[in-house]
Amino acid sequence: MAVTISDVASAAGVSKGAVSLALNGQPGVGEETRQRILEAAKALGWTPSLRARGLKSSKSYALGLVIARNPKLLGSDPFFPAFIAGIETTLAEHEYTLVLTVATAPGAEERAYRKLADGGRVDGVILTDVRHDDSRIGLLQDLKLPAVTLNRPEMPSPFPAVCMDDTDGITAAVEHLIGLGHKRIAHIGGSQAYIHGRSRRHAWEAALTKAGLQADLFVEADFTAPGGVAATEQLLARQDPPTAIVYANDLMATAGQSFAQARGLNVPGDLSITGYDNAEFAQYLNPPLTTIAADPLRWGRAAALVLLSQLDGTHNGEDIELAPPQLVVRASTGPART
Amino acid sequence: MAVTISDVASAAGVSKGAVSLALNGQPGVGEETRQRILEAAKALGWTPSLRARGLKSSKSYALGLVIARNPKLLGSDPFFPAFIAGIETTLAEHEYTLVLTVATAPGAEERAYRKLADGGRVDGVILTDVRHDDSRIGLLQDLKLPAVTLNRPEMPSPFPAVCMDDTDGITAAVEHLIGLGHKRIAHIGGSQAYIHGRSRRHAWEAALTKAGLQADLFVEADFTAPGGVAATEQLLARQDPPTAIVYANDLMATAGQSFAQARGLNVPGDLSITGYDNAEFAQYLNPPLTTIAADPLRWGRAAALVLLSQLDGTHNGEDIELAPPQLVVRASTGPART
DNA sequence: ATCGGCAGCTAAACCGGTTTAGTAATGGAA
DNA sequence: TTCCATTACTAAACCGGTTTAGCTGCCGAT
Repeated sequence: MAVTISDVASAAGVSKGAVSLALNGQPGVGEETRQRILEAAKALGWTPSLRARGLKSSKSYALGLVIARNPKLLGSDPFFPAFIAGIETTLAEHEYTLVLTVATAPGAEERAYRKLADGGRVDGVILTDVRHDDSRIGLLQDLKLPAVTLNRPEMPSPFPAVCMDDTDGITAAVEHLIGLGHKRIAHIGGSQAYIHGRSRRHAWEAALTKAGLQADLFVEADFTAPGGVAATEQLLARQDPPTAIVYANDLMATAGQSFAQARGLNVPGDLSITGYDNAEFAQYLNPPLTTIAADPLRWGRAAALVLLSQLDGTHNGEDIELAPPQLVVRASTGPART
Repeated sequence: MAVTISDVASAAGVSKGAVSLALNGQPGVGEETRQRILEAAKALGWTPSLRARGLKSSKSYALGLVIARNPKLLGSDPFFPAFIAGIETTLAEHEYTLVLTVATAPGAEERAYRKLADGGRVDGVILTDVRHDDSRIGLLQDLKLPAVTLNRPEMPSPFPAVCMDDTDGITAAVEHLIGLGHKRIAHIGGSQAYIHGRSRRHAWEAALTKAGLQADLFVEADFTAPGGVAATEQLLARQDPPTAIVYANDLMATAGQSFAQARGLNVPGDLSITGYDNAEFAQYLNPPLTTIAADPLRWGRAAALVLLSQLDGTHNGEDIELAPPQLVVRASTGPART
């Protein structure tokens, strides 16, 4: 970046101001001069420094994303890569980049948001994995950092939300199982600290209640494979074990299915299983996993778009509602044993 | 960021320069004054603007990572999340952040690097998935963007490399299979455009040759699940099908294993299978997958460290060699059928 | 008594852009 | 012919830091 606006200015025989006007398509320079300036800029290979531009405009031209997850778990989560790719499809068309932070240690999350806010590293952040009583929304207000949340928090939040309702998918899964004759349908949920952990549980409960079945087979797990195994073991040890289990994600479902098979159970003969996420590997299991396919790419794209429009003041303040995830029926679900 | 250095200066009754000196621990201010300034800064909640600081120092305090992969595939790849988490563990201790770009469309990759270089958005980049005749290393030299590569490119490269040799792991896998009595050991490789696709193939070849076996059962695939299925089908259709297949990653191994089982083959009774990556789901397959465990977290940490030391001029120019990946034996490999 | 040197601080230049105020030239209307 | 408006441009201020040059007051050495 040795070449600056002054170099271009003197090369074109004009002042710095004229170069700036020409570059940004502002009126104030003649068409002929504008062309001469643009050619000089091209010849010198000049691109304006974002730092200098941002200094004047108080913008950083970057969005932030903080992921607070165990890296080991993250590696099997199909959500974030696709979500991030979605963000990128939006940013590719806007002079913005994404600053990503992975916060593993406890307390690292808040530090991460502060780090992004402090020097003005980002102009806004996208909040994923919203929790029940999420301290981040207060924090971000303190830091005066604009944000978008994935789904609407249960607490009051000044930030627009981009929503994808997971209720429908879980409802469809439960109804699918009921249609197959299952009466004892369990749910192994993710952490209930997350609002998506809760909403999936509530959807499962509601669907069972609506069908006149009891919603008593719930175990809270943590979205990890070992957690899924432990929860599955706990359910299968009951006197009245379930004939079907609705898992809150594919990783737990995979681990649970494997565990049940190792116990000598046939899937789906003895136990039907559903997941959530439609991970790439899910269709290559034995049997292939019935699961719920969200569209994280679209979610990321929409979230970035809303945040950007929020930043330039063109957002109308309303939440966005995206098309809900769909049930994908494969071979891990079958008729209930009679 | 309404509060600036001038506010702090007037609050402490000193000049801007004194505040700067005090903040950065430079000599030139008395101890008493320094304390007064720091207190004023704390009271006002002032943190210096990175933009302004960077304008003077010509630094952005950010590193870049461009991932050129299909998002769908990315979602099942355990490498990048852990690798990124590793980068973060280093950056957390150094006033740097990570700018991530996912380039999906062809041609988007070069645009991504240009976008990072142009406005001076990052001070350096980490190059992953190095290819055989990688155009990026020339590009980065043109852009004058410092870099670190993962493993040493086959072509001349001015950038330091952080290496993790995948040879040992593959060799160990092949020797493990030979020890189990296998004679016909195939390899389903990733794209040979990648140097890690090539090195894995060469390691497989070398191990077989060393044992006096023929290395004729190779199929090039693309690291994807459908690709793994197609390659597996091709191998199993041969007149002399393999009794063991060494896959270049877990996703292809998973898909291949599932395909073989659907064909009625017993794993490992009829066919032994090994993967690469040690994805979280790999141990929850049926049977659990024998695979090769790398340490992407450590790799990311080391890569970021080398790049940072390169940026501040303290790097000695030598490549770093990390501990090689290890074979993890599980139940997808067993004695050869006789 | 005078001078040199140093500690402690301020003023101002500087980084590379954007933006505002101001100037010169041109054209049209009165 | 005079005056005003408009166009095309320049000079300079500005963003918020860092850094250099310079100033002041005090000390010890000559």
